[in-house]
Amino acid sequence: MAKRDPQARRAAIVKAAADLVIEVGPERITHRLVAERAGVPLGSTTQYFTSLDDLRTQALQLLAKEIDDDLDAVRRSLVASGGSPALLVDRLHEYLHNSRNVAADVSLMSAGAFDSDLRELSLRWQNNFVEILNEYVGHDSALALAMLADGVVVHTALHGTVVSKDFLHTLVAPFMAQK
Amino acid sequence: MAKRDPQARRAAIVKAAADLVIEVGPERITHRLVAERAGVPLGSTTQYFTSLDDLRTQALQLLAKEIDDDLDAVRRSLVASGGSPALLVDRLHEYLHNSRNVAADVSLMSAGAFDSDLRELSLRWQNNFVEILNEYVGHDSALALAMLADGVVVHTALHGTVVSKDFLHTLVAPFMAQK
Amino acid sequence: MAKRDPQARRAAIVKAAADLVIEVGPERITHRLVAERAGVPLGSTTQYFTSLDDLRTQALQLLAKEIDDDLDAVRRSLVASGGSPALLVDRLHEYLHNSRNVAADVSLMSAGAFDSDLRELSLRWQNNFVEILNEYVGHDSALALAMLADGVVVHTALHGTVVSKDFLHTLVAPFMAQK
Amino acid sequence: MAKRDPQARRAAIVKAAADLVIEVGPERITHRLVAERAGVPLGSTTQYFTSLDDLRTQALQLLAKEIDDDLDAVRRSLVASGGSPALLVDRLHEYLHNSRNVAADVSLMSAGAFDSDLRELSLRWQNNFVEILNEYVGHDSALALAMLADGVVVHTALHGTVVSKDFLHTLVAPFMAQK
DNA sequence: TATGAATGAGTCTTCATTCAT
DNA sequence: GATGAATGAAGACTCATTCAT
Repeated sequence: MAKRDPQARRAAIVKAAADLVIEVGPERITHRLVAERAGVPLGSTTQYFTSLDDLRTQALQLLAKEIDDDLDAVRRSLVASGGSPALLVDRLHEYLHNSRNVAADVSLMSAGAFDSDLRELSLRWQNNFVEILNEYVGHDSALALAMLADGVVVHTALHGTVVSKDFLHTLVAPFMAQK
Repeated sequence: MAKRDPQARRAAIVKAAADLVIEVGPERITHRLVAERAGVPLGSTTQYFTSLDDLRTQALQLLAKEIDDDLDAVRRSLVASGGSPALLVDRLHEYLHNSRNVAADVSLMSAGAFDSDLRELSLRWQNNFVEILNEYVGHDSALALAMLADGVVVHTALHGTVVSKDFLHTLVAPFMAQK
Repeated sequence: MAKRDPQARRAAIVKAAADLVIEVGPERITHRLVAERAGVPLGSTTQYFTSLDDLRTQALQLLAKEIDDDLDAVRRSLVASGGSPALLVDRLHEYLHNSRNVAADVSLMSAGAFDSDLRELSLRWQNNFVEILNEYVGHDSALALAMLADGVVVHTALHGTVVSKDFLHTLVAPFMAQK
Repeated sequence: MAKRDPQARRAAIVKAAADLVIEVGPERITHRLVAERAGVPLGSTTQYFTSLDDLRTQALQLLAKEIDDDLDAVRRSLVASGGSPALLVDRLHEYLHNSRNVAADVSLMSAGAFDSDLRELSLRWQNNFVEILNEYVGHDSALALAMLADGVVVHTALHGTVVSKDFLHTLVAPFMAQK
């Protein structure tokens, strides 16, 4: 791990913490676990973060950011297609196949559910999703789609399998009638 | 607490653990916390359970059972009404207003998401829900409604507010076209 | 160390902590040091005390109590003699020869000097001393004698030797003119 | 802080350390605390001192020197007045009102009490005081006055208030009968 | 020379778990 | 069977100290 490069080291630690959050859940990370995963000495994990809570929060922020980026792809896709349901289904399907996304979503959900300080963070992707969809469908439909997405993500996380595109279409179609 | 009634004492401990799971999350309970809440000596919390994990699992099982019972009311309601969407919306609305239900659902989700041993438990209510609905709508619609319910529950947990009945109707209607 | 006798064990820990306070100073005790000295496992030193600060405070309280007891002997001595300076000198001399007393006094002083929560504790013996003397001399003289005593104690602690009885008499005499 | 003046930087660090010793006690200073207070980078606090102990010792030496300087004023005052008790009382009163002096004295006392390496340092002001007074009163009286001064200082530190000049006079007078 | 990144020893503290009573 | 004392493993966190840059 890049010595004498605080920027990189710090990022590596946050990355390792995020990976672990996804694997074992936000509540189960420890400094030792993160240090080992990041390949840095224990002391480094306390050097850059005021507390484990702080480190956890930053890990969750990284995950939220990754989701944001993925969502941006959805946005661009929708813009390019003029809001086609098929395109949304494609993107959603793709999104669900990335298990990191799914686990990240669930991590943010459960973190936000029991820690009000993290609530805003865990609502970010929903809000963004609603905002994006609002360009093409009414607000209620946008919200409905966001909730649907949440439900599908949870389902995916718990079942470990992704539903079919056809099924996704069934899900999404009723709320994608043009504005 | 019921000094000479092991059965009752055991139940009181599981109840206390379940309450705490809902409040602080499944990962944050401790023997001491549970003992204090249940009003029993520390030793009692280890007497009846092989480990803290065991106690947590039983607490989650209690929560799952409570949800089952609530779901049974939904079932009866649907049976009585012959599968009316309005009735489902009413029940759902009621369900969401019970914050214990919402927190219990989320607890089960996050527990199941990171512990495969608990996955079955956290899928139980969905499966039951699907089964119930399957009497009135096709399987896909039933699954869609279950996912929708999950999404609404998560939304409720994170926002701390319940959506309107009207909105719930918008959500549910497309999938409640008679079989 | 008496197993299964919390009272005794707790007392043994406080005693060990007090001994160490005297040896290394109030700021340098650690749980490990105390555990080793008391001959108990590390966990026992945290079992009975909410924090190291708590343990330190209780150790200082023990020392203060010991001094109180010694002071009581002085009181009885003065009462018996009707407030004779010679008797006071004798007792003071004796007191100073007990290096535990001296070190305890200094520990209380330095603890109180930098921690306002402990100030009252470190003033206790002075207040008691003044109260005792006030039976025989005016308040100003009593206070003067108390300050003198403090000064002699500090001197003894730093020099490691006790001044002569004659010198003590020189010190004390001017303030022992009968009330 | 004086980037290109090692001499000044070193002095600034010792000064900051001395200030902190007075505030939190000799045992509670850290490199980080001192660096922040002095406005210098962490590395500077280890650059000029072989260890934290070394830095602490130098801080205490600075405090001792400050007291020496104050004592010199007392000396000059006594010389000018030919050893008048009133003058000594005035100076003592002044000295006690300077809370830095009081805290410095107490710091030196408690440092010396538990670290024999520092004992000489903490005895310096007493020895000087005795030497000064010895010009005007016998050795025993000088020593008595020094002890009295110590006692008053401790009293001041713990009570946070300074006794009246009148009381100081009562204290000092018996030992200021001309040689 | 000056700096602050890096490290790991050591601290306090919590707590699951065991087990004597 | 019931209790809470006992223990030690493990965790978060601090910081003196070293040393690359």
